[in-house]
Amino acid sequence: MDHKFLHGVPSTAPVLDARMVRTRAALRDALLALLDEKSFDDISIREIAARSGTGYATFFRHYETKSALLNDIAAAEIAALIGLCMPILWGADSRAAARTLCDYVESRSMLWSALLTGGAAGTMRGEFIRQAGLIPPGDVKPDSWLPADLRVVYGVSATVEILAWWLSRRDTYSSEQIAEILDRLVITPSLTPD
Amino acid sequence: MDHKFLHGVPSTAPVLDARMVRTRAALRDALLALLDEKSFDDISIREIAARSGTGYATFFRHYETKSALLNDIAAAEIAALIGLCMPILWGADSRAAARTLCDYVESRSMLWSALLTGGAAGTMRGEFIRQAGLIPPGDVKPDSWLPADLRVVYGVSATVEILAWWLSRRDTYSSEQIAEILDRLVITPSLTPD
Amino acid sequence: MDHKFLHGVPSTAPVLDARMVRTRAALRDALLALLDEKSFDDISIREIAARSGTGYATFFRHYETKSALLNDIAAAEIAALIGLCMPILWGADSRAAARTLCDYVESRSMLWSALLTGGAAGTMRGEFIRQAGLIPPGDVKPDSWLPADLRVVYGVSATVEILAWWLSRRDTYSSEQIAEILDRLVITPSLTPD
Amino acid sequence: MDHKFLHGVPSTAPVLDARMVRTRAALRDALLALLDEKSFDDISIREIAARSGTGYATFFRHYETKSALLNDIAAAEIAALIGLCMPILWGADSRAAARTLCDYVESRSMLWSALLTGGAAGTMRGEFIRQAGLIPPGDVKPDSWLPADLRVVYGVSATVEILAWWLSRRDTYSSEQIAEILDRLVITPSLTPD
DNA sequence: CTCTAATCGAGACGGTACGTCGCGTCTTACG
DNA sequence: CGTAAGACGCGACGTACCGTCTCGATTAGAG
Repeated sequence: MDHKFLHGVPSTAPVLDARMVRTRAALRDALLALLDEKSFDDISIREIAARSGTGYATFFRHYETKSALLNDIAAAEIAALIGLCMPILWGADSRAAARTLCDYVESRSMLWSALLTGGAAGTMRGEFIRQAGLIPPGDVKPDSWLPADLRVVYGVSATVEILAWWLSRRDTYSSEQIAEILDRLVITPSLTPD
Repeated sequence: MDHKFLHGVPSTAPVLDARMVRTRAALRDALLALLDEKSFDDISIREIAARSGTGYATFFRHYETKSALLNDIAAAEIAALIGLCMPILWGADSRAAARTLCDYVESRSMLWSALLTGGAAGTMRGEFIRQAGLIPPGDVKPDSWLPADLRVVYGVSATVEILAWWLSRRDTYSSEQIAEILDRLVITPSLTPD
Repeated sequence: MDHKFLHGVPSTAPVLDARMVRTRAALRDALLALLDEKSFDDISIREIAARSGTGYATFFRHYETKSALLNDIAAAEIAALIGLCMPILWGADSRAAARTLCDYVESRSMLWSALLTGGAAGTMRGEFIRQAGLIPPGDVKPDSWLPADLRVVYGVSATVEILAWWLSRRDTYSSEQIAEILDRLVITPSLTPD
Repeated sequence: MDHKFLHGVPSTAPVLDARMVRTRAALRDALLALLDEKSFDDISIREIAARSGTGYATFFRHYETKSALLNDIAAAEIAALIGLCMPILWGADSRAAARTLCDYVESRSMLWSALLTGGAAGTMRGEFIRQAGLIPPGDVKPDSWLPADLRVVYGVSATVEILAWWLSRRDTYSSEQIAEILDRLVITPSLTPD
């Protein structure tokens, strides 16, 4: 069985063959390169394989789906982002958290542009919601006017939407301006108690 | 040329052949019927044609794309929704506008579930934004902290997101609850002046 | 359903689309051309499609299998051969029948070389046996020392074998010599009564 | 180089490692077991390796081809058969030779069924012809009406054909009946002088 | 009774053909 | 003579098997 260790928690990764590491990296890089050129939906698995210099069938030895590959890329990036912002948010400084988030995205704007554009956004958002849902809920009252799971879905969707809009208008707005918008439009309203 | 009248504004539609009217209605009904069964992406043009009782090639005589057909359906529905809500919103009663919107969606929940689920949501949102962008901007100051086009994109996206979340949890929340959420989370924050 | 009329009796062919006639002819010609170059097993469906100038998927619109295409070619050829030989054989002149058979094969030796060489021979023999089995059994006693179906299988197999051997040694033996061998080795022994 | 001793004459085999002997036996047994279940062509090398309990690559350490493995099995069996029949045939008792042959085949009918059915028959016949061709030609006149190499090809092919037909109709005809058929149909005609 | 090299299992890899599907175009036959 | 049916070229899909290759981990047989 080829996919034995594909879907487990990466931290327990039981010594992957060096070739597999190389191949996966090649696949990831190829997808990112292609995302700079065209939308996710317009990229075929054949193209990714060709670009990565691996065989077509090899793709399926590592990922079940085009989206699965994207997820692999996205998961790490999203985890980094969340790890960066949440501590600040827990410190109750929502504006600083928003600022940190925007700065991070701006510093890797090429990547995030690719990830939030085209058909990739859906997968990204899904992974985003998944990771956000895993965050311990803090001291929010359970029966708030805003259901907890909607808070997550809404927060992620609105954030992603605003970032996508920002990234599509490169160099028009500063990280600071977007952070303010994000804070006033998304974070503060969704944290307001009854 | 076959597609003479496909892409004009429907209001100026220069006398549609009765057969074309019938065929288009059949295609629309077929798509809606299929949307009750499976996601938009999983529906093929061949299926729509077969279900509608028309020939496969006939589809292309009326619509360039599967999305174009969906748009045809969505446009009318969205226009109705906007026509319903905006007057109230201009009357500055945002809560009442939200309530009207939610009631309308609830009254046609099957249709809206189909439209906001699966791959259809993207097309829907696009048409929504298009129509929302056509609304005269009112007396909003141009250099607000919130750029006008982002206000539209954000308002539509957030609304669509919340509605989709609501519709996917049928019978858990009342129209009134969602209206409150919508008002507090989306409308009020985005209308707050500096 | 595409294959509606693929497997019926060709004589009742219910008006085939002119394009289908053209496409099938192209496929048949392509296979024959390729059989001149390499063995049947070494020819891929992709090759046949490419050579014939048709699309790959189009092949399957006409034939379920590579062998089915070969059968289409073989059936007509075999029918002609049987139609030629059997009357003479029923006239009890086995040597003349053998001679007619060998002459016919020699006159189309390129085609028959292709058909009896490589993996094609198996399909050929199958169709040959099928058609030979349909011939009314004549006045042979049912409980002969030689079972009727074995007579058919053996007669065809031995004949095919000898012809294949002959065709692979082009220009070494005359049609007349092979006819004598065929008569003495196959026909006469299998017609000998108890 | 791995294949050092694969293709030499086995009699000179320079001390095979005990492991190699075991592995080859396992491969042979696996193929035979699979031949009881499905046709030779439908058996993949991967299947043979899995069934034999050896690694996939190990197959290629011992045999270049699926057919090569089959040949290995067939060669011994055919040699035994020939060793049994030829002495009797040289004693000019063709009927007894035929009888011996049929009895031997019947006593190992499972094996021979497998060998003469499916795609294996071609390889079998090839090896059969090869070994039969090595037999010293006896006192047959060179310029007989029947060329010597055709006599071999024909004799083997016809015999194989009749045996295959027999084995596919298990328990319908006795070894004695088939021996008579074989004698009258194949051996006697091909030994008749001018 | 070691030690060293052959042999093994496992399976990743680049290829390539398979048969299916949906696309959008273009040809046909029929009413 | 226009229109509905559907054949067509195209190309991606995911699967299977090919034969090659690189790994350790046994495990035999020579010393």
